[in-house]
Amino acid sequence: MARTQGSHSEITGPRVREAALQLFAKHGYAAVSMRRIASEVGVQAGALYNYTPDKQALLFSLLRGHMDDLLAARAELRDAGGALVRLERFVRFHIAFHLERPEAVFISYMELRNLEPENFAVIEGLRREYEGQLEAILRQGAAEGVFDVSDAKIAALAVIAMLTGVTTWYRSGGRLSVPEVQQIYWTMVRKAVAA
Amino acid sequence: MARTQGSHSEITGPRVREAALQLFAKHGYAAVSMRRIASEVGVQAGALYNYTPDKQALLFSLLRGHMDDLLAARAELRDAGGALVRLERFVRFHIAFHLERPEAVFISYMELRNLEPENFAVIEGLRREYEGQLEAILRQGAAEGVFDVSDAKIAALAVIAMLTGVTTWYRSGGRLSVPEVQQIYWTMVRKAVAA
DNA sequence: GTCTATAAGCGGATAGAC
DNA sequence: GTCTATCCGCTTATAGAC
Repeated sequence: MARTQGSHSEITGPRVREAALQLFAKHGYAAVSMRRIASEVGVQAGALYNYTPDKQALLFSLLRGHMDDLLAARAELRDAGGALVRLERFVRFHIAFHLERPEAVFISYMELRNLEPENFAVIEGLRREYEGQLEAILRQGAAEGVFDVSDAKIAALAVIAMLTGVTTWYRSGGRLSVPEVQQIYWTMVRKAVAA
Repeated sequence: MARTQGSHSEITGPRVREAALQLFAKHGYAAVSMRRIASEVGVQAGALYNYTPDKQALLFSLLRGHMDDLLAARAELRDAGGALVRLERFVRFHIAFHLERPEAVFISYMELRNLEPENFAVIEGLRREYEGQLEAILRQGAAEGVFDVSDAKIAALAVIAMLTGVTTWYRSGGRLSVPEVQQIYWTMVRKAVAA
């Protein structure tokens, strides 16, 4: 059967999300218009509203998806053993995961303030859940006597800030490979929390 | 002599900058209108243009001022001696300086993408200058044999990311004082780069 | 130095045709 | 599912009165 006139693609939804991700990362949520996203996708602005009720829901969906992906990927990781190996796994995972999706990482941090309060609370909760996992590893290590951290919560935030910072300078095809970056950061983290 | 009707204040200029700083930090440059800044100051939007040629110049001026303050404050610091004491001074300075002006720190990082290319290049240059100072300290320490960093540039970026991260969680009047925070971070940094 | 008024255009979102 | 057309409020910036 013939399609209705404008039905050009079954995958417009994902393309809308991808275009929004790239544009929000590059210019910021508030600076990107729905018309611009539509233009990137190759449709008119009105068509976007088949895929999102409004602009805010589009932003929230991107951030929510990113945090869900992060926690799901982390949950798939083997996470048994002593604190030292658990920490090493966490560090290498965090770097690899974040370097694979720099745009999502960027907006998940930069656009938090553009979320409406209820949406913000959801993302914040997921973020704290992730931070809590690292904090638990550090506490285990302190109990085992292999780590020496005066404040596990602060140490967890400090380590995450350091690791996430790679996304600000890393360029694929640059001087360092991902495994090299992982090694450099793992060495620094290991020493920083060592007993 | 009587003033002309609307001349209510000699300090409107600084108040415009302060209002813009607070609002840009809270909502983002693109999300804040000139009308909103004017409303915060208590004038009409048109009056703002006595103090800035346009909105972009206002943003650039705030970022430029912050980076100039940072480099000037750092230049006033005694900076002689061995790499270990120089690094300790850098770490304590960085934390204290950044915790004193969280809004300026925030926008200096978040609003870079909203700078026009020439303005961006200026701020980026100042930022690199600051990073270069830490890198030089790390190189000195490596030469002295007191530090072991495989890549001084990466290590400098990692340390700065970790230190600047304090602004995302620190709240004045909270559980930890600034000196306590400085001590915790200095301990981690010292160990992370130690030979 | 500040005001009011206005220009000229872009913003998110919707209605209804196809 | 997409289009065109449109509502209407808000945007930056300027002009000219006081």
